[in-house]
Amino acid sequence: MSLTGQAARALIELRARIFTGRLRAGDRLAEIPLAEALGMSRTPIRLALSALQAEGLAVPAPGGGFAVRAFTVREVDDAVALRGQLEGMAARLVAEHGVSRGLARRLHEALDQGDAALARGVLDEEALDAYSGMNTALHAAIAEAAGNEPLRRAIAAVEALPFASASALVPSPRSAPQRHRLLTFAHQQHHLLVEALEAGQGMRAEALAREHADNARRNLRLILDSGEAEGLAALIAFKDPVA
Amino acid sequence: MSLTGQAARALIELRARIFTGRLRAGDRLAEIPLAEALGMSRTPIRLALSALQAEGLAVPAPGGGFAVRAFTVREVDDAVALRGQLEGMAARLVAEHGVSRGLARRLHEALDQGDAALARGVLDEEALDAYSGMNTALHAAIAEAAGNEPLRRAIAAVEALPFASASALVPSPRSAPQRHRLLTFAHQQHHLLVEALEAGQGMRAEALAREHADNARRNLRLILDSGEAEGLAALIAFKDPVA
DNA sequence: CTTGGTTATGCTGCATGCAATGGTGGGTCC
DNA sequence: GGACCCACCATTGCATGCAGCATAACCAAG
Repeated sequence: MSLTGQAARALIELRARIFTGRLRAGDRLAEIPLAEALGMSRTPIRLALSALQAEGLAVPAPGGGFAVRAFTVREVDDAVALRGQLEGMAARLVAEHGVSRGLARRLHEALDQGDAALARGVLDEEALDAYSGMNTALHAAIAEAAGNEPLRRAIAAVEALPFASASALVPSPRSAPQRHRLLTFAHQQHHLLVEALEAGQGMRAEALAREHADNARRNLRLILDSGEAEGLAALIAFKDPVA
Repeated sequence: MSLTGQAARALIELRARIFTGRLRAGDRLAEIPLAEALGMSRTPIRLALSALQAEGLAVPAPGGGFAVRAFTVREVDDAVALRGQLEGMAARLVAEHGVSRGLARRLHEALDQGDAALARGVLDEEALDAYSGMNTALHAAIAEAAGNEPLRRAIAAVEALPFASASALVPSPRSAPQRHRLLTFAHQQHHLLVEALEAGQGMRAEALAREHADNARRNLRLILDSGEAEGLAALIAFKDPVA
């Protein structure tokens, strides 16, 4: 990314349309309609499409041009497992390097916010947003504190994939009580992870981070198996993959 | 990548010029000179530059355009550590899933080729090429056999970075005997890794893959400290990083 | 001699024109 | 009636023109 001007607008808009399902998996990304729809020329569209391919959201179509990539359930699952391995490395590095004073404050603020969001027993829209923001902040803090820039980039890349993000599965679970249970468990893992980080237990921190991601994988399977696929249908190829 | 026609040529040519040092770290990637040099218009150049940025070889320059990215020693070291973590995951998955008959043959072929290349005691140009090819094949076989496509992509991405590739450090060490020693040790690690894979020892395989990458990191430090930086000077910012 | 303003120049980023290629629909032949 | 072939059309990919802008050089004033 990091494009400027019109091309950046195009990229953001295209991402949004793919994530919201307005552009569905397999849809051809024709330049002229997109250019008209976004009120710009074909040139920035082409740049945005190329960037979209680099992000993995588009694939080259036969005969030129691009199409919205279809993700298989398997690929999403694999991407989350990969995220676990990457975040595990980040956690290990943080534990090995030691938790700075500033980082400790960020981590505990996040934990407190999570506790507060979950304290009421049910998650209204507001509490859910709070938890989601806390979750993003916590994971980002660890990824940054690892002090490994290629690692940070790799985590960002996998986070850009649909449903592979750390907070992607938050809003989905079917019933409010179940959702509360799942998030409560996940947040207990957050507590343990921070504990391991501060104790300098690198191996344990890495294992916990992986387990945390595996937990997300289980939740993903739960959602898919329960047929609650709403927005996912736009992106996931349940039959045969395009890419 | 995966661009077609002129843009693909441009991308390949630009990568080559960066890796060979013809384009040095920090050099501005001006469109017009590049278009003239490559005998094409500015349009495919721009696409190639954008792709180059996605690969991490170029960074946006202040005031528009791009420049060749300057890597710090730290970043290269971090990238190799990241590769170790990723290849560790791949090795663990292969061990957990079991080694197929075809994979076992590929692995042992590679091991035999490596043994043969190292058998003569000194590495002439030919033996070095043979070892390098074997090394690439072995690592690629494991990455593919892991059966995790996002992981494979992540490994490919880090391999695209200069000096982070598994076989990047092969040709560099100063003296032929030392080079032979380093490669012999690395290849012993290959043997142990394959042994762990076939025994289904996932944890051991992962640890060995990481150690193998850490070995590459030590070799890298060795080369840098011994001042034998030839081609590296073009890419590594020894003073202050641009990116 | 230094410093501030101004101008000129090169570059980027976007729009549009044009050729080539692939796909589609219709027409014709078997 | 079906299948094959041809022509037309849409779309991509590349080239080029143009405006905006940042940088840099130059001149003038203090």
